Amino acid sequence: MKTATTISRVDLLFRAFSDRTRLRILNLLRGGELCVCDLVDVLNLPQPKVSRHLAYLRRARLVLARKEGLWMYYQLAPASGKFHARLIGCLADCFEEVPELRTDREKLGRSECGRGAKGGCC
Amino acid sequence: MKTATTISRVDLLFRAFSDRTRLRILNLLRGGELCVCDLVDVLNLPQPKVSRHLAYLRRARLVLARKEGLWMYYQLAPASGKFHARLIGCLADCFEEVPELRTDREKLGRSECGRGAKGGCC
DNA sequence: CTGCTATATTCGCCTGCGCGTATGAAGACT
DNA sequence: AGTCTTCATACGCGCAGGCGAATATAGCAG
Repeated sequence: MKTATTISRVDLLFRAFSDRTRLRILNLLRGGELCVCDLVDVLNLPQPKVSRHLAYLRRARLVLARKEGLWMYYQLAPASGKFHARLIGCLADCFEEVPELRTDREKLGRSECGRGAKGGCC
Repeated sequence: MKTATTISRVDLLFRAFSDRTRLRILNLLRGGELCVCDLVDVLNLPQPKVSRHLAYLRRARLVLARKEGLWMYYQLAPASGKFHARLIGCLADCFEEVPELRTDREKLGRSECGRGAKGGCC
């Protein structure tokens, strides 16, 4: 396909950010590593949907995945450049305009997920 | 349509940025007001394509249009919030990763467009 | 082995949107 | 009136990607 060369990393990153679900996932991962079931629980979305968006974020190299037993842990990937870093910084500003992001964080805080507690995440 | 309420301004802005042509247009407008024929000339793209993307940017309230005689002048809209401002700031960083943006600016500088010279813009 | 849990992927379906082409609308000039 | 220039929009096509539903895969526990 000819368009492969015209689609740059910048466009790819912007596209990755331009979806509500992915924005919510990235926002939650700012707090640290989480497994898929944590995300499903906090976002209250069907698991295949969350996994699909995680795959998208993985392809865009915005998140890193780590497998541990039965669980997959996801975390934000280290910024690959100034632009990538700036985009992650935008998440804090989205906060003000997308109330969902704040409530997600609160909901995550109330559950005991993502604290590295090895005794089962969900 | 039910999705109208779920598509927020944030998603809309990200989507507006996630296209190479629109990125180039926004980048050029950082230098000041330009008319459509300036953009067509510098970007070296078909006029309907440029107009279509300008319409998209107008709908996203990222640019403002002003009519003067036969010409339409476009400029960046003042930031509607912290997030919008930050996103515009991202353009400077994209610069490093999308070489086209730099060459566009150089090409614009060489032509005498956008200087407010009223004696015909193109 | 059989199941169970956690996660990923596939399958249709449908919408959004990018493209080239053609056309439309508005204003300036003669 | 007619014509030219500038810009916007409509049409048809094709592809990317979002969705729910179902299925596949992988690892643990009996």
